[in-house]
Amino acid sequence: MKKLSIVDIANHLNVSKTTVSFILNGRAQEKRIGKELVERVQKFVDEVGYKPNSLAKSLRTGKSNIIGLMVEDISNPFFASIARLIEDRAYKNGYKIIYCSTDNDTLKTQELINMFRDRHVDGYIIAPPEGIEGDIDELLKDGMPVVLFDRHLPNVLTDYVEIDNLYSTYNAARHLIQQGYKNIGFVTFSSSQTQMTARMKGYKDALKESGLKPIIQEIVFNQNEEFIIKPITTFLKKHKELDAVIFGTNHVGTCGLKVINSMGIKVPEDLAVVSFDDYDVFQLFSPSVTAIAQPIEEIADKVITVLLNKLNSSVNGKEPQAIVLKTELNIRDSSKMTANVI
Amino acid sequence: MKKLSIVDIANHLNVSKTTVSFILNGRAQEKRIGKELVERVQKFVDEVGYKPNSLAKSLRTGKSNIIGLMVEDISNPFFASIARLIEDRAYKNGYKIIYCSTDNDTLKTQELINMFRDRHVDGYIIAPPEGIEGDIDELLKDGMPVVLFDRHLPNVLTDYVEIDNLYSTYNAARHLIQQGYKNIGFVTFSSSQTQMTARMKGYKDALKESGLKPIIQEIVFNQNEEFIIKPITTFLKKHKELDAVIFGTNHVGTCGLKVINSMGIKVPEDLAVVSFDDYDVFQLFSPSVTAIAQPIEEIADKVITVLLNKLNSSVNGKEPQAIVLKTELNIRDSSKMTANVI
DNA sequence: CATTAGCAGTAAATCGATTTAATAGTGTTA
DNA sequence: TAACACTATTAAATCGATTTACTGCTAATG
Repeated sequence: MKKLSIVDIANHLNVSKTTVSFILNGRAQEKRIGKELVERVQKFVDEVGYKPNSLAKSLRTGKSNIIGLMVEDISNPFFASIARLIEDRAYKNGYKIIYCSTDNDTLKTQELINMFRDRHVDGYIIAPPEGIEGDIDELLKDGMPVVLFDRHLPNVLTDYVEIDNLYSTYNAARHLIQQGYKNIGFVTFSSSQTQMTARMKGYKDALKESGLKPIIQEIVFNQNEEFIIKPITTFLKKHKELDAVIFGTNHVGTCGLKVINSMGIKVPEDLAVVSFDDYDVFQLFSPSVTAIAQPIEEIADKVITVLLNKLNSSVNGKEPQAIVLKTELNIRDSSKMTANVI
Repeated sequence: MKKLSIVDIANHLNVSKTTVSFILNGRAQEKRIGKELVERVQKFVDEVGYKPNSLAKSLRTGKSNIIGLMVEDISNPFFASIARLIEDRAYKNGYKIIYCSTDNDTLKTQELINMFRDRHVDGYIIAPPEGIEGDIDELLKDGMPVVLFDRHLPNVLTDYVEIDNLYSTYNAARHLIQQGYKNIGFVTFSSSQTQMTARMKGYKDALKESGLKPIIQEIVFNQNEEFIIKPITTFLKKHKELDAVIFGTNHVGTCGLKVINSMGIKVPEDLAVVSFDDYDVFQLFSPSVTAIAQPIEEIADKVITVLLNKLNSSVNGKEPQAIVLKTELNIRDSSKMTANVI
């Protein structure tokens, strides 16, 4: 038995498909359709489990009930967790997610945006790479709801959700300084994205404030871990004076720990470590990696809330919101850990 | 300027939309349409960047160029990595992915399958929960291409890709036995899914072979880590005789390490640890967690290859393939690690 | 010379919904 | 009693493509 269409339903009940459509879309009262007819149709529809073809529906209405989610890399635990939470919320509100990874690649992202457009997604959630301003502006000009997250684009006027990056690294550096560390390094991806420049500034500000000299290593963004591990190795070998290091992203942090491990460096005796993002790796790395924890649930929550609001209110005029969330510095030091025996 | 439709193109060039459609679908020769007309149309289409509305196309052709991917949990690093790789391959072949997490929940999965059907996805990639056999059988009956992975359903006749689970744990246990460990535990999710029962059997077989007594802890599947950490804690406290433990999944493994950490147990002196799946956490946990590495690229590769084949060959009669891949036991012992100083 | 074949293309049907504009019947009002 | 409003429903247009089935036209064949 093939799928039933609205025509089949209409024929079987000897009414017009218009009537069926009105009833199914809850416009029976407004269109003053008889109460018993409504019931009769409703009953039959339930009975045969008819579901309108969503493609046809989308074609006619222009709405797809799909949200496009573009992250940097879906296999990165930060983005994977966010995606998972957004997915849940979206499904609960009748939306589906199509996601993709941009690799921070402008060209790839452009193609993906076109693909999403082509698919008529209703809204966009994007962790934007650099150079994508124009394409997003066009989306906005065409009235598409767009929410950025993890970073924003200074010249693009749309809602975004991010964390207080500057304070996060500032605070982390301050913490290290208070602990008495003098030679604090910062290893991060080389990038002019807002979140990265802010993290950099936070670090620099803290060091300047205490009259310490910044020791910085910037790494070209690359998915391939080798290209991250190598420069970190060189950096750590070159700067023997380092007694602490802050990693600017979870990926750099993970690679950094691999280097630290293979060089046999002791944490935190030889080198104190703070990384961005707090997840299993940092929690388990014994004895101690202090981590800057992003409020993942809250980020996902705000992102989807803002987007759903935009989708539901046809009014387009509201001032774009900039939501900035706080991070937490999860301090783990060895004294605590080792005291924790059975 | 709004989007152009095929009618606009046709009008502008004073040809019929049929002609345009034929040309755009590469059927110009077959339909013997004049060479210069073809060029004229092609040129204009390129010029204005016209792209056919994929919804309308899907509605007419019944193909959506979308693949539905159902994993257990997209935020699990194993599934996230697989998803990432599948995504890449799919996009390269002109397919998009809609993904979702099943949470191993039969009801949720049923709903999701319905949603995918409704969206007219062309093919399904599923890590199936228990109890979903009927729904998948129906998909198959309706001629939908379905590829299972990570596990299979014994009574469902369709292609699947998985690893040699039995041998994986057998081999891991053998390795521990050869190292001289006598009291080897196995901690895993309680499940009758094929991959889990096989892992269990591999462990038991190896122990039986050497006349050792199995020490097993099964945990009810739960996303919430607390419900995993608690029983592991109890288990480890109860079985002081344990000198080694194998964790049956990466999630259990990660939680296990958290317990081990907070109990102050030394690895591998007090307790040798082997976990399923090899990723950052296990590589970095110092000094040493031996891990069973799944060939992630190969799994993704096979899955998508099999599915694309099914999508491209209208022939439906082929015998379903069962692809079983080998894992690798990545042995890490402390002697190696500590020798590795600068 | 009627018929067939080949050419170059198109009009119209179709996919399955939503939505606009219309209709037929009844009651009410000026 | 003509005009109007109200009720309950529907025919037809529409979204934007693909695909089937045709149309003239010329040239060739028997």
